Amino acid sequence: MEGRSAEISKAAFLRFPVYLRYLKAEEAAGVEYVSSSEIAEDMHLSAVCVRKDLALVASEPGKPRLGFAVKKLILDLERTLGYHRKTHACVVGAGRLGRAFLVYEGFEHYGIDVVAAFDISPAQVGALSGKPIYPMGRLKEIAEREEVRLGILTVPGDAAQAACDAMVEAGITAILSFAPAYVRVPEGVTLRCEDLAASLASLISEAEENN
Amino acid sequence: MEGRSAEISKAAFLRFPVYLRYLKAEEAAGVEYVSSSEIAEDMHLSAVCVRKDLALVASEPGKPRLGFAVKKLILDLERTLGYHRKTHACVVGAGRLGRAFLVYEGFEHYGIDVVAAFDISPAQVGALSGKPIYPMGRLKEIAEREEVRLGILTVPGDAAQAACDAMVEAGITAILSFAPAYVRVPEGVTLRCEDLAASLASLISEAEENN
DNA sequence: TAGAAATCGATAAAAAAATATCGATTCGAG
DNA sequence: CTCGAATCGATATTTTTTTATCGATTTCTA
Repeated sequence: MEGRSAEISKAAFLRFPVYLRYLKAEEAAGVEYVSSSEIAEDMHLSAVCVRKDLALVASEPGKPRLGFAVKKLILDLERTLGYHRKTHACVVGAGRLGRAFLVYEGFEHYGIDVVAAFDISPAQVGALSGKPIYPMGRLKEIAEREEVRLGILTVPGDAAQAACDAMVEAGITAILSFAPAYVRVPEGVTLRCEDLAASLASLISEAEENN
Repeated sequence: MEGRSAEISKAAFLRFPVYLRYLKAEEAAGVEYVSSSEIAEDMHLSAVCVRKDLALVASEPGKPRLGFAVKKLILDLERTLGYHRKTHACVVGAGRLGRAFLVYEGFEHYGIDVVAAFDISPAQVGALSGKPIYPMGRLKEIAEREEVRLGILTVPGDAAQAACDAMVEAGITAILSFAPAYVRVPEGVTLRCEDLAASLASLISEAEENN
């Protein structure tokens, strides 16, 4: 809670990355100013909602008749979202999904540096695109040395809790889990579970309502 | 909107998969009954919220002093979430992430069958664990033949819009995009964007507040 | 067998979020 | 240079979602 304005709603915070992506597309298209009503129409939101959201992040007010300066707004959003801050991350579980995360280059713009992966199977140990894959036994040692605070959990469901415990033990305080299992973490550790299959299934439900 | 009770809040719907996962863990542990207060404590929710959520899906009321029957509740949740319905899906973009989706076996329990992947590069064409990878040119033909209605978009950002257009053209009506780009879809097509990097970044922000 | 403890479910209140309304401002056309 | 059109931002209202309260019910224990 060291934030700036300290009153950004949770729902709005979730919309910020979407605005950011939209604005970058506009910037790439050479647009200099964009109005809240344009954004609202493109993103299927209400214009009032957009204005309210942007008021939370914009460092300077929008100009009547013109709207907001795209470049400036992008910087403001990135600042609000904390993309300037550098964080070291690691992947636990070097299966297909884990390896995809390990070599994905898109994290840099978000201040995230995936420094290594870990796997329980010796067969996976080695490196990929210059990123090392270590045995699980070295997790604590390397996570502490590299000051890794973020962990991406991509192990099978039955290995999830044990892997999670090892991450906590290694000093990791934020975990994004893709493991299809319910895991527990102690107080002080932030856990978010992404259930890709459930996400797909809910998307289908949503699509069925839209027809 | 052919739903049963027609008044399930959006926020509650998002919690359902989490309940389901929790309940399956309890079931695996041999628990027969679970109370809303137990669930609430484990999941860091309020007991009232849990009761209200469960009232939306449970086919029979909870028993005082005992709680809800775990097995029954699991079935109710799966029914509400539509996991019985079978849907064919395809992956567009057979990079590392796309191939991970193609061979992932966890979709079956959710009624999703990933039948094929497509890629613009001939080098990727072939098969993986018995799942075929076709050139993009065959998307429409195969999607129509296999009645594919769900598409998983895992191409680089600059290829996203074109790939998305091809999917729409092929009759796909629900798209889950992992491409780091803003894409537009016509009316009638449901699009959900998962920004993994942004998700990670927001997790970091959340973790920083928790300390 | 009877009482106590703990849960459920319904109604009510509070909080949060989205939406509507409206005057003030300012750019651009005539 | 002036007028008009369109946007912003602030206040107010509605809607949605979460939390609180309380009597009724039922299992477990003594």
